[in-house]
Amino acid sequence: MKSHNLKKVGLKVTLPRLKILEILGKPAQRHMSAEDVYKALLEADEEIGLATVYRVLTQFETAGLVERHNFEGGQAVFELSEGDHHDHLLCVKCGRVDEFIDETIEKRQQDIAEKFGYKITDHCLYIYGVCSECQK
Amino acid sequence: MKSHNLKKVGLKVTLPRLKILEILGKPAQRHMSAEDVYKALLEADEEIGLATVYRVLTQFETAGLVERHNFEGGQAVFELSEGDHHDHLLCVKCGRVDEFIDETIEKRQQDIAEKFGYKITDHCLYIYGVCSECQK
DNA sequence: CTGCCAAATGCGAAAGATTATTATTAATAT
DNA sequence: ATATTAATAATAATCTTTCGCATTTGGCAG
Ligand SMILES: [Mn+2]
Ligand SMILES: [Mn+2]
Ligand SMILES: [Zn+2]
Ligand SMILES: [Zn+2]
Repeated sequence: MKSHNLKKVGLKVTLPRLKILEILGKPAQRHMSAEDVYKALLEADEEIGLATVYRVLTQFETAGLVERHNFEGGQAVFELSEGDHHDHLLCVKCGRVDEFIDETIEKRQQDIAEKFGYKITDHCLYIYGVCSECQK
Repeated sequence: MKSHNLKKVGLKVTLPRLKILEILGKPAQRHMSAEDVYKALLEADEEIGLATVYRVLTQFETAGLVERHNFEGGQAVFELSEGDHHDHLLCVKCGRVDEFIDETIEKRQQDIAEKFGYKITDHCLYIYGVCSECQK
């Protein structure tokens, strides 16, 4: 994710935005709350306000650079968009997140929306459960 | 939904709880936020505090009497459980909510969870879109 | 039926998450 | 380099949800 992506969507290339993109780009924790991002910035000795993090994340969402998820737990969670849509498996014990895509499900959703006369704008499928590690 | 349901789950039969069940039981608006329920109670001239509404809804959820949904929009939304699991179609324009169940999708979810080694506890599929009315 | 006691409620305060305000600063175009 | 305009920082405000505690109430023993 480089600065020209920001320009492309009409956002100025600023240090906070670049740093936030950098944080989100690390595969360590693909799914982060605004608070998570803020803390990661502090770790990296970047003095960026929490309000800026929220503002930037919302702008990124609007621009299609990140996706916002309303997982259980109060806080919204963000991840870098990489073109490919996918859904989520979430461990209720340890917070682990796995990603998957299933064409059969995608197709069925289209059929259902059509049957009800909806024009789909978006969808999300969250499967909550206990991951293999946490079952031991 | 009658009082013996409350007794069955070990909750005292109180006026606030009965009134809240009554509100949720009306098919008018099956999916309501705590605030919605609170306002409906005011309409019905019931002096029940908002904190009580939140408390009771959470207890009902724990007891399995209601389900909590994290739709888009900040507030959690509740609906009376009626045994049958179902998923949701949501109109992003007017807030309309439709319900559906699709066995193919349910089955695929099981398969996916199995493949990833998860033991499913719950899941939710929200399809957002524009309903037929709002497309006109 | 009466009174006891744990449980439930009401109210206000507090906490947690997110957004708004505004003066200051920084990025882009000229 | 300067002007223009958007972005940031800091703080306050808002919105949703939960907590603490004094008071009330439902369920039950006597
Ligand atoms: Mn993801
Ligand atoms: Mn429903
Ligand atoms: Zn786990
Ligand atoms: Zn609609």
